[in-house]
Amino acid sequence: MTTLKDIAKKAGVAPSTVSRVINDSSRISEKTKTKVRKIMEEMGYHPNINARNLVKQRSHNLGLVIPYSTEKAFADPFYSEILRAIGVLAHSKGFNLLLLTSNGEEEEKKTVLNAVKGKQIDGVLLLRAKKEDNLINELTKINFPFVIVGRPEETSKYYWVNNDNVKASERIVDYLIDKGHKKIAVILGDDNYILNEDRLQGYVNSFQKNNLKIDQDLIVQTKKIDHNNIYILAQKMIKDHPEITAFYGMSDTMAYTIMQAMSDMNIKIPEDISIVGFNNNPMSKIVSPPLTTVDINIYLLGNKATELLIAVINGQIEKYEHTIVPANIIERDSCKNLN
Amino acid sequence: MTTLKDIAKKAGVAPSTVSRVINDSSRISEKTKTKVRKIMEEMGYHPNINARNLVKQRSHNLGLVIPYSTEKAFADPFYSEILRAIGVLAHSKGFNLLLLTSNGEEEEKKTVLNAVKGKQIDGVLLLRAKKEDNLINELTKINFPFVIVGRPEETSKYYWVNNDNVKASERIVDYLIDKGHKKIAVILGDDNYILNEDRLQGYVNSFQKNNLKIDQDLIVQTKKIDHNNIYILAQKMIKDHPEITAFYGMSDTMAYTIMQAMSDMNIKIPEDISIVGFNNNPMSKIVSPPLTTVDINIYLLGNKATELLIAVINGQIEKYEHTIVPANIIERDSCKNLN
DNA sequence: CTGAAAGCGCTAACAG
DNA sequence: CTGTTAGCGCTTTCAG
Repeated sequence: MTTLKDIAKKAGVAPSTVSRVINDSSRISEKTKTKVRKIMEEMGYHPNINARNLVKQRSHNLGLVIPYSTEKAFADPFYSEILRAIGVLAHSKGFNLLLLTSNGEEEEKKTVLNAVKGKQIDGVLLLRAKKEDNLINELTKINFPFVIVGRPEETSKYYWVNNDNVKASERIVDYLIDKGHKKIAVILGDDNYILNEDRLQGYVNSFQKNNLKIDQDLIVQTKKIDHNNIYILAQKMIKDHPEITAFYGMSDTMAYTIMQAMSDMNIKIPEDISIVGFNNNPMSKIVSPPLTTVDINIYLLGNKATELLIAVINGQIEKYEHTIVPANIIERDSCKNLN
Repeated sequence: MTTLKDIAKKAGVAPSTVSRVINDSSRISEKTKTKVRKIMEEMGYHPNINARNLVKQRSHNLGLVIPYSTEKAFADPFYSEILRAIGVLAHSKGFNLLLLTSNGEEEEKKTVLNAVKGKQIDGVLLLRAKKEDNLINELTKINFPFVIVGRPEETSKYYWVNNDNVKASERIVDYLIDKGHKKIAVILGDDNYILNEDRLQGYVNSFQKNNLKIDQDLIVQTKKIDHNNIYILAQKMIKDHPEITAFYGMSDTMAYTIMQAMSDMNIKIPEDISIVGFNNNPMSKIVSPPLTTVDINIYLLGNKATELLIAVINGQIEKYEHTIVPANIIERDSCKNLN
């Protein structure tokens, strides 16, 4: 393994000079630079990043925290898409991504704090926003840069980037109501995730604004958002409440499952029942019928979050900031006009 | 920042002792261990990983090389799923994942070699197998551990894990032929990727075995595998060759696009045309009609690859090895029996 | 079972 | 514009 010292020796200069060449210091003559660079090239030199990180106390890595039921997490195209956005931006700014996986709350905290205190990462991107998040408390305590993708409970205490879930949700429900739907079933995930709370809020807002009565029986919240459970749930709901004219799924993947559950009961979409989703997965334009949904601009979300994090790391931001990424309704063919 | 020395001082022991406690050396008395551990806990100590890596010359990170058109890469659920598998196994063995993103061949090489020679990663997982791969040449030259997910051109010179693409492809074509199909159109991606070559080979094998004539016009290879291009291509093929009775898409996502292209021309699946895919994406059971495809066991693929890589890193493997992960046909409702 | 000391490869004053 | 030197925080001989 050839080191900086070897280069220095071969070039007949001091180690510090080589170091300066590596960092392209302006205080080194072009002549020495080219000479040293040539030798580095010849000897196939690459700086040892651990050594550099050790002294600089900076790693140029971003830690990525993905919900710990990785099992489920990656099943949703949301994560692929946001990873892509994050990857592209991080890379353009000279950062690599360290995926911090885990199998539970405690372990997640441990993994992340190890990387943080071990100076393996310069900042953390939290791809989820939940209540009573121990991790963000710890991170805050030690004043470590992190950005939440989603809305934290206390909105003024953190850096975060989010969709306007409440308003977007309100608008998609408005859309259904405009089409004459009054009995709209909604299936939500774990209410410990703020996203579900916000989207439900939008639903409620829309109903109130339109002077419609909310039927609590049509609002179902479940921690188990896997295919099978949602499938059963959807079928049970329609059986128990044949008055339902539309389903609102908290995500497109959930909507697909609902679609299948209906089809299998010979309930036609959109003739017999209307369905809307949320997220605008790439697949949603391909399923049949193509799904009306909310485009939450995942790419922009990841992009902005990463940009913000890097700015925070570089100390370019003074006070807590957040960005709301716009969402818009994508109208396709999964809803019927009842009017 | 509290360091190992601080702990040593507070505990009244030598730094080396603390280090041994951290690494749970058997040569330290339980008594000192508990004493030191207690103090570490109290002071919120976490070892500096860069320092450790520097002296150990080992990082416990695996480098993940994803095809550089990240743009496309992440669009395919294949990557989510394999990332999940890799994440789970890596984590269980105490490794983290460093995502190495880039925007082109040269840059990819640079990024990876920097991480490698910079001792930031202990091994590399290549999530693609292509011909004339400069990167694997470099890695081989410096004898750095890496595992290819896919089949390299020279099968006996590397560690790799793959599906039996040739045979699986042959079987899915057999399946179509058994159902009476003789004019089977196939759309393939870039022939620089060995996977496409192998799957085409399977197609050819099946035709030959069944004494059927191969019509070159029905085999289309394209570097542009985005939705729009495939859509246009599929429609053009069926227009030019109305004798086609089945489409074989090189991946499920491609098959979805073909399905849509057909639907939009009012060609019914499977009544008018049969379609098969490859990969068995989670979505394939939900699209309509549910897609007949080949399950390539992505999870196992990622799992085995990671396991192999870690074994190689740990020097537990002596000579080049490879694993073939089995694939099996998932029969659903996208094919018609012509007999 | 524990301690002393050298050093991993790099950067950053400080000096010149 | 360049060199000298002292660490960054840890592990690892080698002694004892």
